[in-house]
Amino acid sequence: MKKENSAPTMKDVAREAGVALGTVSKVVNGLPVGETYKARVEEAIRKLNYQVNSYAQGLKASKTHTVALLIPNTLEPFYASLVYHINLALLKRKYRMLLCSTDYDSNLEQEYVAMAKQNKVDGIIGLTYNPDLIIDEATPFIAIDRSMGPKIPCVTSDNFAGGQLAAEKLADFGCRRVAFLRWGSSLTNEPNKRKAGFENGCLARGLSCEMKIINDGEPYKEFEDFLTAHMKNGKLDFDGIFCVTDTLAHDILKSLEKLGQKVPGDVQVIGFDGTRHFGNKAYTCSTIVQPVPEIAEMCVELLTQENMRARPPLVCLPVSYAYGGTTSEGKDA
Amino acid sequence: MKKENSAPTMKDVAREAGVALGTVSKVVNGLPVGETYKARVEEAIRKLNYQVNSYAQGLKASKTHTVALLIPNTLEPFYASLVYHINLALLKRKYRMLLCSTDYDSNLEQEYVAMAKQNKVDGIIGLTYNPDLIIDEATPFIAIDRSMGPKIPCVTSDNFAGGQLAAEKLADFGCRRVAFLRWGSSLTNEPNKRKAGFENGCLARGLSCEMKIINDGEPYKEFEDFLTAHMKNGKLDFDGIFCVTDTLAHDILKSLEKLGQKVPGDVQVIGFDGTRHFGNKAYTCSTIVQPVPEIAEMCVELLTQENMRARPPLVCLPVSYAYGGTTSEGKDA
DNA sequence: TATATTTCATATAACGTTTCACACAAATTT
DNA sequence: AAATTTGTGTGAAACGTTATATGAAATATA
Repeated sequence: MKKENSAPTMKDVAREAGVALGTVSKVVNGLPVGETYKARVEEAIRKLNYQVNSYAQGLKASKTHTVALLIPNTLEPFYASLVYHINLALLKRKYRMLLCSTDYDSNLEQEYVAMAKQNKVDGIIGLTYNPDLIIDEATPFIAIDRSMGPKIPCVTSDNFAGGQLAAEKLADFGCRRVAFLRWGSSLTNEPNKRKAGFENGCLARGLSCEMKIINDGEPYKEFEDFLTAHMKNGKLDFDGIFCVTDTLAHDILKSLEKLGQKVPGDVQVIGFDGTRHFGNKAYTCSTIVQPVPEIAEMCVELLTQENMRARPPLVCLPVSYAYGGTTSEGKDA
Repeated sequence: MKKENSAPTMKDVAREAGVALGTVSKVVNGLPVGETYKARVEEAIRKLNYQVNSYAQGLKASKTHTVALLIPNTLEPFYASLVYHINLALLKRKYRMLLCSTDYDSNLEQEYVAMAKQNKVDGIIGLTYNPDLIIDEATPFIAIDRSMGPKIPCVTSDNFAGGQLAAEKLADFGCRRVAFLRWGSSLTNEPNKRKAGFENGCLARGLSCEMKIINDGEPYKEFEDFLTAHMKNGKLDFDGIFCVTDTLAHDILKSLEKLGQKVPGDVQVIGFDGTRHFGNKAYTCSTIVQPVPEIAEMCVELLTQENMRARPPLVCLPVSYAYGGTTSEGKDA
């Protein structure tokens, strides 16, 4: 007699269907089984409402159908969006997600990697900042926005092209003297290429361009001081600003308002990310849009695909420009 | 000889320390073990860098140290914030989080509950919308913002008090004719009490108050039409608006701008949630702040506490008011 | 001193899967 | 018609834990 309260096991299904344990396992895992047997087992599964115990499965087999996602937090819109779309992509493949919010903490990142290994996750997707992160070869790892060696695929937007695009758009919309604003990162990650792309674009279109990179201090204040220093007779030195992220762009917009600068009349602003924060509403600033759904899909696909051998070391996905009210859209200067 | 690539097991530790398997288990689980033995085992654990296999653990024991979080998405700031703080609270207790993004889909919610059960999670925290959600008694469940019966604790902000507070603040800041805006929800959940609280507050302070509740259609457009209908000679009928969420408040602010209304000069706006979207920057609208860290902590505490017996059916946590530029802060009207 | 009690490490049996050698029957070959 | 191959369901072993019964010391009781 079966205990009342416990979930049915394969053994129960086998008894109900009058077949062997191994046969049930095969049916559950989609391995070849004779038609009659298969039908009997499936009937029994339905009748008992059987579900595999993933812990037993994880113990015996190597597959746990679980992926760990390492991400600094879920608050920043870009990260939140990644979490959302990666979750979706995993769901589609019946994978589960173990969320590891790292808060940019190197130790925590490393701990989570250990934990992921201990938990025998099938793989890890990580947007990490620990330059010395040790990942054991056994657990597949997909990096986002950071190249971690030839064996570890990195999925990212085409940041260089994004920078170029921003320069081109500003040029198209009549800017002549532009600035690039970003906060520092000692880490050599992919998003850093936005600067090079922007420089390249400015050069190609003959824009004069000033770079301002904050490494420490209060970024918000530092940038405001920078802008203030570039005011001449109540007018800003620049007619276009490219911000490394939308988050920064929103800060800058506030500073510009304080300084009495009209956007996009006096100065145009382009951000980067294109994550809409409030429902599916319009963009709140003109921006270079990262293809987050595609990035998510690619990460999950690389992690779950059959052939893990020949994985590309770097996957760059195309970005696009979106209007969000802070550019003048072709009204010539 | 041990296989090169596989992680050390308890058996390895036992051999290394020269003790029995069960002894290692006791040390790992903090059960009483003689001092000398304990020291030997701990030394071996360190030497081999042993970590328990949580799948074996989950199979045998009932504790999996994993909690499932059911939440509509990770994009809405309030949800993103909940995910973040619940993750933190779980981390503190060395629990893991299985993230289940439901997209308001009733079937998906039910599926995730089944999956959580199958995965033997220690408990579920759920902000769900399926009115018929079936949760089996065996898996502890903590509901956020929705009362699901006496046996299931519900953690929420004091929504009624929040509504009252909004009314009081608007009254304090000189408003006389105010409106409450919200979209419909057939579900009787806790946030619905914001309306009653606001009505109550308006009554107490003698504010005339109009309720506008959208049930279907495009909310953004519906509300704009509502506001437009209340324009008289280029002036809005109201001098104060309470929006059921900050997200809505931001929409309304845009509509007001379109209608040429100055905020907070012509009309003051208060939202609800108080989740800062961009880093830790200032609030972007005046709002009633939900104590998200405390809500998260309470959910996790209720789920992980020793004594699961006498759990409160409803926990209401206090809200507060925060200035965000869309109210006139005591400059009397 | 002999017996009863306590203490505590040990060994063994689950937990619910997957895997794999095995057996048995049917189909094919010689 | 006998021998071989092929196909396919079976049942036991193993995965790494935890829990429980066991038994050997050590201590207390008579």
